[in-house]
Amino acid sequence: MPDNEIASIHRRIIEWYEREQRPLPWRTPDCTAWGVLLSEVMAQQTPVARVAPIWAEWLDRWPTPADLAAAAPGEAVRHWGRLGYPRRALRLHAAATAIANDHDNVVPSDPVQLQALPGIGSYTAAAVAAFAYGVRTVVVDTNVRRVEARLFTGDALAAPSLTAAESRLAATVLPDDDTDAATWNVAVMELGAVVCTATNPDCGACPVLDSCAWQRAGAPAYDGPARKSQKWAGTDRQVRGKLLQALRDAHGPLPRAQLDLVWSDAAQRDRCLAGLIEDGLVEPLGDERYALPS
DNA sequence: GACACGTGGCC
DNA sequence: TGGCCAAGTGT
Repeated sequence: MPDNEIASIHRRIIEWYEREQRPLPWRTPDCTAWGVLLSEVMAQQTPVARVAPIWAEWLDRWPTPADLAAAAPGEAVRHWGRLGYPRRALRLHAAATAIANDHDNVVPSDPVQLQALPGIGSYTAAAVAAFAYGVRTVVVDTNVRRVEARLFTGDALAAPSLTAAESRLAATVLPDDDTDAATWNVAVMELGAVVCTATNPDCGACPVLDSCAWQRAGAPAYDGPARKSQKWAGTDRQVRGKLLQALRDAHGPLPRAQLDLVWSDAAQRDRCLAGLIEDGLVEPLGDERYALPS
């Protein structure tokens, strides 16, 4: 693709973003890097609409990493509520502790330092550096992968997991200018989130429709490897969720007999409780009672 | 690279 | 109705 067309795509997507972006609370100028970090971890595999209220509550309760670090990890798990994947709450607590102890309570701006923190992988490290500090870095999430697969490659959807080719492509199309790169990163994600969606994309609202390789190819259906669907009913994940929900809802330790009520299959229940303890999400008190970690 | 890991909304 | 999907990470 010629340089001038790339430049045109940059301009149209950035202008679209300036015009159409959703007013998410962590995008306001006064949002701290800690607020950005919280929002990114909470939004991992979780729709932003469900994140917003929990994010506000957390930031109000724990305005800086040191505030969260001073709380019991179980409090983080409790206030995680029903966001899902509660290990994220535990890792956020551990990350806050590391930031408070090793980084003078300041969220790092270096993606390498960020990625060394618990629960922060390659995507989140790049996102925090880019969104909180304006660092020119390649941010690649599921939205970016889908938008770029369609726009530049002509595929209906990205591969099931991030490929080296996708990372290279994302790096290649990142604007050179720091300010443009910063806006581009958030703008492509936003385009994927609200227009170039996985199912039923709103192509009529797309600012780069006439540059879209997928559109030019006649919008063919996805023909890559099948994505395997996640089972839920009856799985350990459901049981773990029920056990943890019981402990969140009880505002103190729970006797074993109480936990036994949440699932009838004793063997599966025991295995899941042991797993939660192993993961540090539940603490056995040694007297047949269990609690969120202190 | 495959797999485990929560939860709820949507069509 | 139920499969699909949502700002992924760690093992």
